[in-house]
Amino acid sequence: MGVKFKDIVNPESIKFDDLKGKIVALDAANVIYQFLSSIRQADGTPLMDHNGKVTSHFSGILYRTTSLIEKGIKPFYVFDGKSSVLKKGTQIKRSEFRKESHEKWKIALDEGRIEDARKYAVRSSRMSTEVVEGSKILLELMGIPYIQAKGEGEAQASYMVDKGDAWCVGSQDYDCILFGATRTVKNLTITGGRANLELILLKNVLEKLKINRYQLVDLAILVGTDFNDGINGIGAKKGLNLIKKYDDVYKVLDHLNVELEVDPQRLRDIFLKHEFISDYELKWGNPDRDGVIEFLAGDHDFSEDRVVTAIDKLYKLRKIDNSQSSLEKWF
DNA sequence: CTGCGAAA
DNA sequence: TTTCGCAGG
Repeated sequence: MGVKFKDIVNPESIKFDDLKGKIVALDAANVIYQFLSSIRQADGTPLMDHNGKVTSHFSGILYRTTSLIEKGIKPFYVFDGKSSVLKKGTQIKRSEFRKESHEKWKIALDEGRIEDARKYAVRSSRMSTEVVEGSKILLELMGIPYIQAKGEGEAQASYMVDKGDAWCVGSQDYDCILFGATRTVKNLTITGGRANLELILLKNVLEKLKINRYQLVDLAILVGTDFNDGINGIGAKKGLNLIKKYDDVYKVLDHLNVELEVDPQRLRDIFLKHEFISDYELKWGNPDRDGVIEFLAGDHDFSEDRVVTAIDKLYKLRKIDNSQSSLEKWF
């Protein structure tokens, strides 16, 4: 989801090595949603424990976070707080889409159409409160910090990058650049062999498009965001030309003689005047080895061997300097 | 998505 | 040793 800027941004290809020693603010909603979508069986059934509770996200968090740390990257997660009332429309649409997809999934399963089943199952992925709370428990046990944002997690993460407390935001969405993230890295999820990491520098985007950040936000408003529908028939490219020609969203709307359902100023405020917390502390603590094993293997039916292998990777690094109470020395 | 054993 | 395919929970 998010703003559709794919056609106008100019990502730079980078490698994991370029992120060595860097602090990365992971957009928790985005990352966990990817786990819920992709960590499934062929027919779309997610991983579940004996109580029928979904555990796909635990698998993702355990292996991905561990692998990032092995690469010398310091990740932390940023969770969404309360979202703007303007997001309601998007949320309702998504909820309906998930519901429809869930029904199509069941039908496809009944009819034995496995590929369709998986497709619809992925679309029915939902990040429940339970998923969020479970994720926080696991992160805490792993000694990985997380921040609870007041509003949009992307906004908080972007603020932290802008401030210099994180080097980049890790997200698949382009919304971060609207929130002012100077650096966004896409595809941080695929930690496999030939990863296709993309670095999006806000500065480069603005230079290439020859507009300023306020105009970039206005452009997003024209194209459509999670908080408004945008104008029919206006995509990133047409919108860009209009913003360049008429300067701002109000003048473009005047010229086209159309109105948005929301005052653009309210939308601008979401991206430019968002709330954030600044009294956070990023501390990579000691992984609670037994705690992780008990939580994943004991409570959620993970293979103990696999959990031990993963958590020992974290643990092994800590043993290099036992006197250190945090993971700071690791990097 | 990632890990792991089987096959190449 | 590297790649592949499927299970994981």
